[in-house]
Amino acid sequence: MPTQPLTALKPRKTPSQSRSRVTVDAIYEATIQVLLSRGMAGLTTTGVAERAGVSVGTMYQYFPNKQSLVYALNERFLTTLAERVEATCAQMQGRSIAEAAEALVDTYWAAKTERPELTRALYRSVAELETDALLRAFAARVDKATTDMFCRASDFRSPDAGEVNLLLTTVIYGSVRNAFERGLGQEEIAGLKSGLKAMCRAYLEAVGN
Amino acid sequence: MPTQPLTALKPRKTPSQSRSRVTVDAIYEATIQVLLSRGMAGLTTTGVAERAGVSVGTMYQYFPNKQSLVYALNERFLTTLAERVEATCAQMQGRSIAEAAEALVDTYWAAKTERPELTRALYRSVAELETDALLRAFAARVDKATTDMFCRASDFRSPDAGEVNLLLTTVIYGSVRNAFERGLGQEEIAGLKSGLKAMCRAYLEAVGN
Amino acid sequence: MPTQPLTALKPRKTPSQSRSRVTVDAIYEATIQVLLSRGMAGLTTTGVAERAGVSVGTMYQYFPNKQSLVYALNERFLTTLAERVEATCAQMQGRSIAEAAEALVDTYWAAKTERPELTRALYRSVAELETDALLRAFAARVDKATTDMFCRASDFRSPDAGEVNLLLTTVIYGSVRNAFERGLGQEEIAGLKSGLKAMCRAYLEAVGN
Amino acid sequence: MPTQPLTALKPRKTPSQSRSRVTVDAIYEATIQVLLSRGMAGLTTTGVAERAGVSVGTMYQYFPNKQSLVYALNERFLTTLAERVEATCAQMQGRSIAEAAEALVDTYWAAKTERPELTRALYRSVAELETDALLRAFAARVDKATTDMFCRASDFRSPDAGEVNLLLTTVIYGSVRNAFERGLGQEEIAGLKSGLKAMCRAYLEAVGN
DNA sequence: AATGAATGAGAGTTCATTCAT
DNA sequence: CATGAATGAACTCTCATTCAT
Repeated sequence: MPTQPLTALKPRKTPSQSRSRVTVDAIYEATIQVLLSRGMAGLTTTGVAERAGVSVGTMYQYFPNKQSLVYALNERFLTTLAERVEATCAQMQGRSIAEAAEALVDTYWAAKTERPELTRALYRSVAELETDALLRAFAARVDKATTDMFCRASDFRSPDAGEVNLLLTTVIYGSVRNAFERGLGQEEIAGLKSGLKAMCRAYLEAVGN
Repeated sequence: MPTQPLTALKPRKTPSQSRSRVTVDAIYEATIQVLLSRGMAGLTTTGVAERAGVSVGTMYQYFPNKQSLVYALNERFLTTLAERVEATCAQMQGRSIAEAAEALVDTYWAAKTERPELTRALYRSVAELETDALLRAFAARVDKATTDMFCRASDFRSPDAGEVNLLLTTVIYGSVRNAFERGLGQEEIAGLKSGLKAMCRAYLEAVGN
Repeated sequence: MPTQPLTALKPRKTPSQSRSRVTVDAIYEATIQVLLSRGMAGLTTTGVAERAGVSVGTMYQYFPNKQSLVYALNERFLTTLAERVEATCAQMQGRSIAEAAEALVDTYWAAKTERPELTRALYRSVAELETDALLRAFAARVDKATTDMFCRASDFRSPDAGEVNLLLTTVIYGSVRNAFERGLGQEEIAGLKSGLKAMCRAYLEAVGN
Repeated sequence: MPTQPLTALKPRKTPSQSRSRVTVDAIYEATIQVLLSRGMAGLTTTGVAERAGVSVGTMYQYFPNKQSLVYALNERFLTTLAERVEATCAQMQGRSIAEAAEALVDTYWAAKTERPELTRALYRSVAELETDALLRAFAARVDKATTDMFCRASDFRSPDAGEVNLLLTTVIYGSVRNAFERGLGQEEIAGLKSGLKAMCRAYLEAVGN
């Protein structure tokens, strides 16, 4: 898989005029629609343009290639997610680690659950993209926020904040994803979520926090 | 995403003759090679046939279409994985839940780590396939085994084995996948694995097992 | 190749105002720049407009279509070339045919060599254009001048001036072009030029001039 | 203009089977037809395939891209031309330089005039191709043959055969091309040809051959 | 008069699949 | 049975040209 230069995935022009803004938003939304209705394999440039009500040419003025469409979607989604996590982290400053962890579970879960179909589609879309860099950047950003939160927790005394952070975030993010992949009902989801929190709590108590 | 009839993904004939067996195996291996070297997008039928040293026509004798190649790969991999998990479950009969959980972590982790690149490739390949049914079948099979194991654990007293099982397996499988997605070093992986075990243990103790 | 009406290749308006003149000149120059840097295939209307620092719309005010850009370039170049040849012809009135021929070699060669890259680019551009009419007009104009010059040469006694003219000009123009197509060094070029002159002289002497 | 690797212009497979041979020949001929009827700009891959009576896919099995079609045409033509020149050179061994030069004029002229429209089309096609290498190779090959011929001429005494060769070939090849570009009648062509020969003869006599 | 966003026909190219040999 | 040449629908992307602002 040849690695593409990142620039090739970035939108071509930042829409400053209002007309452009509308166009770009329409394309974003159309990409989501097509992704949901026809899946990643059925996502064609003409299909997206048609759904967006613009010509292919117009679309290509804002997105240099097909990949950039999905890339932009992921970028948007991840940015929002990161902001939410950061907000939670800021809010949880000085609380106990357990409380912080539980809040993280809630925030992450909520963000992913808001548009479950989109979440699922994006999870899948990632597989075909050169999104490694994007994901890594996102992970770094979020890790920084959560590590900070854990460090400044009222009861923090672990020698290595990074280790705690890695464990908790891996378990939380991974569990959320896996929960998504099983087709679970409301009740099961609720049980899973509280179970996950309980696990985090129990672990932190056990290691002395 | 139009759902395809499952039969279209199954190999066309079960190779009984030894020559066929060799051919099919070559195709399997070639699919893996191409998947690893060129990624899912670079996986072409002619490419696989070439690598396998057979003609496209011959390949189509055994695999009805392109998807079936990757489908078969996943099926093989998941079957092996299921067998391993079942073996572990059988072996852990009568031990404590915590021990069982830890053994599950070890088995699952080991299976996924054996050919990390292939694991990664298959994780990704799933996104583009109609593998939901396959995955569900795998999940059901494995869940049965683990639930059984937990039920018959020496210290089992939870009213709902399914709930415990869902939580533990979701956390374990999810964490492993997430660990895979971060590019971690040996040391971090080791820490993560023992941390995951500790979490399971702590949780089980906390809920009275 | 459908023949286009010649009018479609002419600049739309003769720029009388000074601002327009500047704009048109900028476009001319930009066309050259792009032609040299990206070749005929890389010559796009937006590319030229950008380089010229004007909008596509403005460009289309002065040039009705893409072809007209290159057409105009050729026209300019050929006009200048014709003027130079005419000047030489005027200057050589009354001299011997051999001297006239040599002067023609010098003038033509110098004109083509002044901006060799541009010459090369224009030679190539012609292939893709409906420039036959333009070239014919140029040829007629120049032939008239040179035929005149030969007719009025001090030692002219050939029965058919047109024939002599056709031979000499064909050989001269053709040789210059061919010399351009081989990638020759300074020394070879000098040798070629003096050789060409010698040929003309020898021929004229041999036929009695 | 980025230089392309030469390999990209070479036919993909050498047709060994007779069916393939027919196909490839049909494509060659179709390329010529389209080139003549619609010009270089009107040469499309689908157009050629259609004219050849094959599918685009088939065409792409033998020619890796559009350029390679025209490239192959030029290659064929130039090879034939080179062979003819070489044959003439072999035949003219030991004759006088003047006779050799005249024979060269005849051969070259005849080869170019055989299919005048094709010659014209190929002259033009060259402009848009990365044929520099091809042309250089052809020039080197032909120059070698003609230089040899001149060296071994019965009356050869010039100190530098290369110089004589360069002059004569440049004048001959250039004149032929220029003659092609003017739309000349039979009579003028005949006059031009004999004039060109006379020039060569006169020159050689003048310099002592 | 100038702008440049929008257009969309149409280009080149790929590749899963078939079927005559 | 095996082969691999042939197919052609479908895809991505370009760019000359227009016209509302």
